[in-house]
Formats: sequence, C-alpha cells, structure tokens
Amino acid sequence: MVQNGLKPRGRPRSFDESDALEKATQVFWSKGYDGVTIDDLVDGMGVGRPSLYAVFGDKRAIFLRALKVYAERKGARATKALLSPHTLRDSIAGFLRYAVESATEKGSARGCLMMCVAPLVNDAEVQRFLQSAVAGGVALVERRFREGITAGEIPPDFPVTARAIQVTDFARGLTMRAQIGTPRRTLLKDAEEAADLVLLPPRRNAVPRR
Amino acid sequence: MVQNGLKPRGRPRSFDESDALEKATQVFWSKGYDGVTIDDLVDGMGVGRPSLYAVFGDKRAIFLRALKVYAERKGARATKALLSPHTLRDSIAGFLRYAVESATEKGSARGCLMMCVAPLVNDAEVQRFLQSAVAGGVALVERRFREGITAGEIPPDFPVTARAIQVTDFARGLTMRAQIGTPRRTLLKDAEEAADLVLLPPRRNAVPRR
DNA sequence: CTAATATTGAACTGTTTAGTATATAATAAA
DNA sequence: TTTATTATATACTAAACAGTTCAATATTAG
Repeated sequence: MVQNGLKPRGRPRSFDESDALEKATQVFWSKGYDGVTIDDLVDGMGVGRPSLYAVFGDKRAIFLRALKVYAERKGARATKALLSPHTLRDSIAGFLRYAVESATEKGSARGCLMMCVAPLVNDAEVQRFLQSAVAGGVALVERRFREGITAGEIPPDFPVTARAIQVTDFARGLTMRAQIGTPRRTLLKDAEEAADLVLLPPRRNAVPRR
Repeated sequence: MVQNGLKPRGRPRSFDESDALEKATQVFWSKGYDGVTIDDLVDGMGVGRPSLYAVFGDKRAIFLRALKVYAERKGARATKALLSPHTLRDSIAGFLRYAVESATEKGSARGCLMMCVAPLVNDAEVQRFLQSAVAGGVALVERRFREGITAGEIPPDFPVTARAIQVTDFARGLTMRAQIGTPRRTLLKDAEEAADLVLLPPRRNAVPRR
C-alpha cells in the first residue's frame, strides 16, 4: 500500500496517462481499428513506443481502454441531455439531438466510436461491452419514460420498454447517417420528428370516450 | 462489336468473374475493409494474384465492385419484401424483418456490408454510393406509403417522407444491433413493434409540443 | 556522492504486405 | 503444326509493421 501520493521512484513519465488515452480515442475514431498502426498511436498519443507497450499493452488493450473512456464521457453527456430537461418531449428530443451533434462535431471524425468502429473489432470483450452499453442506453430512456408517466405527460399504458428501444434505434440510425455525410441540419430535423413519433400515444383497444 | 459470344483468344480463365466478386463480398464482410489483405482476397476469391490485379485492380477497386454487387442484390430483395405484400402493415413489417434476417443470417458475418463495413472506407466514391443507397431506400418506402394512402390504409395527411426516413433509420438501428450480437428473435420482435409505431396515425389537432 | 529504480529514444529483428516480373501453360487462328 | 494471344503459378522486391533490446537519462533513497 505504502506509496499512495508519494513521488514514484524512477524517471518521471513525460506524458499523462488519461490524456494519452483521450488522444488514442481520436486516433481510432478517425482511422478505424484495423486501419491504426502502432506508429499511428505513438504519434497520436505522444508516447514513445516502449513506454506505450509497457504502460498500455498492445493495440487491442489500448483500444479497450480508449473505448471505455469514450463510452463513459459520452454516456455522461447523453444522460445529462436526457435527464436535465423538465418536459419529456425536451428530454427525448435532447437525447436524439445530442446523438446527432456529437456525431457531426467539427474537428472529430463523423459518427461514433462505439457504433462505427468498435463493432468491427472481432473481440468478445468488446462485443460484451457494446451490448451492455446498448442495454444501458435503453434502461436510461426507459427510466425517463417512467418519470413521464408519473408526471402525467404520457398515459400509464405507454409501452415504455418498446419505445425506449425505438429511441435508441433512432439514435443509431441517425448516427449512421451522420457517418456517411448527411448534413447536421437534416439530421437535427429528423431527430425532432423522431421524438414526435415515439411520443405518440399508443393505440387504445378500448372505444374512445365521448 | 466483333467478338460478342465468340470464344476469346488466349488461355481461358479459371474463374468466373461475377462469382469471384460474390466471394469478395464475403471476404470484406467478414473481415472489414482495412482488415482484408490481398492474400485474403486471393484465397477467398479463388483468383491468382496476378490475375486479380489484371482483372479487378487493387483492393479499393475490388471493394467498389463487390459493394455494388452486394447492394444490387440486397436492394432487389428489400424491394421485393416491401412491394409484394398486399397490406401496408405487412409491407413495412416485411421490410424491417428482411433487414433483421439478412443481418443475422447464419454462415455470413452479422450486420451489413453497406452499413457496417463500407462507411469506414475513407473514399469519396464509396460515400457517394452509400448516400444514394440511403436515399433510394427512403424513396422506396415513401412510394409504398403513397400507395397505402391511395388504398385508404392510412390517412391522406400521413407524413410519408418523415415516416419513410424513420422506417429506414429503424432498419439501420436493428442492423447495428444485429452486428453486435443481439439475437434474431429479439430483433424480429422489435421490428414488429417498429412497424406498429411508424404506422400510427399522426396527431390531428395541433398539439402543444411543450 | 552513490546506488537503485523507472522512463525514454534509437535502433534492431523477423514477419507481413502490396505490387510486379518472369517463365510456363492453354487456347484460337493461320 | 506453328504462331499469336491470354491466363496462371512461382517467386521476387521494397516497404510497412509489431514487438523487443539496450544504452542513455532522470529521478528518489540512503
């Protein structure tokens, strides 16, 4: 246990670990997984080759850590976009808008590391992580729908699970189109219309009153 | 115009050109674009290395042709799934079911070459092709919705364009989840519910958004 | 100061890869 | 049968690549 907070013994590192991971994210995002070479990572992360192997391991290990960093940051922002607004409609639209905005950000590659790059990595751990991320997204939206029922914004028979899945499928569809170059404004408009759609009240079996 | 149907002059080829392209599709689909080497193509297509370069060109050229073959076949089947059924609901559900089924076929890689592999190819021509494929899909669904209006299955004020976009976005979302391993039966159920959603009649009276 | 410890830059090694050259084989025409 | 033509198999070359080695460097502990 001893040396927590104490100065480490040898020569100090010339890079910041989490900073380097952040940069790795950009490298993978812009070049894909198979498209990235160790030299790309050495250049992009600003970490010398032997240090890179010593501290992070090989390409697969670096990608796993970068993916988790990315997912955590993106998940936090998506959660904020979803849970901050007061009205349900603003929440859902905000969630989808965030998906579009983050997928069309200038300066970064278009799309999303989790949806456009990671699925192609043939690796069981990556796949498991992605599945849990998908499930987490659905659960989050589902929770917001339940709050909407409590607040009386949607009827108690609103199919929360199905609609939550549909919201996240929309996010995926929008992100995909972002990746192939669909303009942001188009996608933002489509996000609004998707929000309208998933908030439509379900068909009642009962005969409408009045 | 001379030698159409005539025997060609030199040594005959030991492979069938379109057959080899079909096999190339499988190679790219299962290994991604950057993950594929020329040797993978030589092995997978059954074409010797020098013949491969002479007949098809380099990796990028092979991918382009394979992508077009794939898109044509898949587009034809999707069109059939969409336009064959009598009822609109069967058409839309059939379209989404086809997306799920083709993305979860046993023997092939999961997902879709156009959505899961091609977008990562950093190439202007590929991107243009994908954009036109997306637009074509929307136009097709839109057309089916219009027929549904004519047939009285949906009201004349049904927002055909917006809903057509939503149908194709759903297909993308479902395909994406197929790629990361979501089971077919789950996706088929979600496809049905998505079909129900996009067929809900639009709100008649102007409803306040907030 | 000296010893111990940890990181770094540079260079090295064996392998994989893309693209090509060359010699051989199979066919049609003459 | 001979010749022209096209395809194929083998093998080659130069470059890119992953992962490691090693001496030099920067820091702490005694």
